[in-house]
Amino acid sequence: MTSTNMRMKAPTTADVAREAKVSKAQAARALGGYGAVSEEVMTRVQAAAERLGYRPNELARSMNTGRSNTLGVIVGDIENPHFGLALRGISDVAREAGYHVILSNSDEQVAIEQEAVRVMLEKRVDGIIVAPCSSAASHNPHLAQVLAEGRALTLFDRAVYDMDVEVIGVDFTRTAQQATQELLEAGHRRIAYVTSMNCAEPYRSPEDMGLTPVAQRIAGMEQAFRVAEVPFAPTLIKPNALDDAAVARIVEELFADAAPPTAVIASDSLIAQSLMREFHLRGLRIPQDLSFVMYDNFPWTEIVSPPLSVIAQPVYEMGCEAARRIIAQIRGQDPGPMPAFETRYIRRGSTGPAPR
Amino acid sequence: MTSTNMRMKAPTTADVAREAKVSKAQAARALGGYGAVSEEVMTRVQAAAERLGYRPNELARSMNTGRSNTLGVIVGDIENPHFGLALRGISDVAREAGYHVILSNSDEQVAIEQEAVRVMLEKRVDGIIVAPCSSAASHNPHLAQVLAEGRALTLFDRAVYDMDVEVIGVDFTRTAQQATQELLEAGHRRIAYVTSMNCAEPYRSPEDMGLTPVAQRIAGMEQAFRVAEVPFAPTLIKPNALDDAAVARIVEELFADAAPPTAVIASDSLIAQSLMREFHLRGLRIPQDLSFVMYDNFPWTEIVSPPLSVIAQPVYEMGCEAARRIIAQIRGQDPGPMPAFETRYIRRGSTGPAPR
DNA sequence: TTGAAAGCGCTAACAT
DNA sequence: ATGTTAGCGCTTTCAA
Repeated sequence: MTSTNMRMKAPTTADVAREAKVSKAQAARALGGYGAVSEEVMTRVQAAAERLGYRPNELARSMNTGRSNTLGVIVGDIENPHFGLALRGISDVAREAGYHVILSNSDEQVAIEQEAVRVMLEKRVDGIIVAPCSSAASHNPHLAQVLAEGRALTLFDRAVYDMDVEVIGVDFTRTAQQATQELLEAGHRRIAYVTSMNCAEPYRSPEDMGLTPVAQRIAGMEQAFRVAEVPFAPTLIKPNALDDAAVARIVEELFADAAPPTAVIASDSLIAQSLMREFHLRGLRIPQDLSFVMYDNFPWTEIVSPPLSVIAQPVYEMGCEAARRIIAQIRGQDPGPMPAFETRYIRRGSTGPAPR
Repeated sequence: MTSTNMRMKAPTTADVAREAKVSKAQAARALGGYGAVSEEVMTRVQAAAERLGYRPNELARSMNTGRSNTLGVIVGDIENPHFGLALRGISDVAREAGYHVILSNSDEQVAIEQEAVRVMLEKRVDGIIVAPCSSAASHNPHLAQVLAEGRALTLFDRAVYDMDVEVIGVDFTRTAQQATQELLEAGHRRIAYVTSMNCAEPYRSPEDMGLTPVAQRIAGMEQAFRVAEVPFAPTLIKPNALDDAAVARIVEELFADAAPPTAVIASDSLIAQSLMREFHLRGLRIPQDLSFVMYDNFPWTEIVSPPLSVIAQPVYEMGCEAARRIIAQIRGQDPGPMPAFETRYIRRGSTGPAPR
């Protein structure tokens, strides 16, 4: 900043070239780190660049290389620590590899997701990582478009019906079954599952849920019921828990029933918090009156009282892997085999025997 | 996608122009929505674009307009819900205004922050919102650089010494004083404050903390002590609580003392969780043995037991305002007066009378 | 209203 | 190793 010229425009390779008394091309080579440059010229150019306060224009660079070194990430809700953690993994790996991250929030709305994809494509991102909206029904031409335009695509958490792309996710079936089995063994017969997934109500069968983790979770539950030879009640599967009001309505429905649930499973931490507030309002004690399980093992679940039984998944590592794989894909390298992400059920104080 | 050509390259304005039988310039005008275009030509061009699956190249566009319609956001830790919420506010407003968000995580390290700024400047972002690293000492040439290159800059949460830029933040002094006063009135005499801020130990005076919220919080505490005419112990101010290990060390120090604290205030939710785990390990009951207050009012603080007394700040709204103001700044509009963000102390179950 | 042509700042191909 | 000359896909003069 010592000797910045009064000129308003930022110095370009041409300016540096003039200052260093070399050709524009040679200056560009030195600055861009490509081609052959003599040591002599290299130092002269660097000194000139320093003097002028030159800063490369990534836009111009991207324009003729075709690569922007940018990843687009579209998540349902940045506010949700689940995505916060995933994002952290993605951005750590991306930064390490020299990629930048453009972020978009879909609010779980397909229209916004589509718009975000469009914008990212126009910005010429090299690849997009998306946690697609959890609407089971719709097809996804906007995602197909990403591939059609030769950009890399990786799905996070959720697969979609109509395409064959890599998905970073875990298989919840086994762990969901295990958790349910433990609840069944503790005498629970009516176990509810509350999810934010958009879905026509009432829920009927896992197919309503598409290829989502939610479907796996329910499938695991059903399996446990089948094994235990206990009839499974689909009416206790409650989708559309999009906000506090929706959760309130769901709890209302659940406990208006002649045979209310004795155990409730929350699909994510936001829903869990909302549910617990409702339970508290109704004076339901955990685990005496109601057993409670939530997905995702966040630190606060250990310090609440009773500490929450949770189903843990390695969200940060999954974020890292998502970034690692899409970057490999972009570079045309082999991403290697997909690691098996482990989920596990951690029994803590929020689950207990069913009330008599 | 019905009639995509086999050509590998994406269609450009030139292709559309040829297809629509107009000049390149005219096609570009129609597509870009600028200049004068007859209705006749407009429809022909749009039809042609549709047929070809044309998609504007934002990079090229940015290159000659100089505006990229992009905001850079640098936060200390995306994983921290505080920033998650702020980010949500920023991205909601940005999207609404047609801006994209590039995200970077500084990990609270100045070197990474500087690198992030450099990269964003090279990407020609229109403005940068940064929650500067909480190192009180250092000057910030990299931030000054942002202004020097004519880009907008807004600080979030923290101000910096050596420059005059807008800061989105709250004044904690009053609320910190109020909370402290209540603790003093409840008989507490030794009140500790634990923060992740980088700072030479031991802490001596608020000046060590620079223009940060941390300084305000401590100043508020000191004020309350002064008013109550109780001597204030600087040794109970504990900076550098960067991770679980650091928190463990701090708790160790705090309770190795002959006169341990009877109340502890956590600077953020991550530290709070870490602290509570340590307290639990030591068998310290809250609030019987120890009163506890944390900054930020997150939903889970209501459902832990006892529910936590917190100091609330409108993080989401602050994120929105940060985006709103920097966009106004970019557009050369008047951002209007800075709203007064309110903080308040919410007394819940984690605070009580000091143990005898 | 339209078109031709000149850039934006860089990389890439081709000389030398 | 260096210089010359084209572009990349768009916006922007400047004429017509």
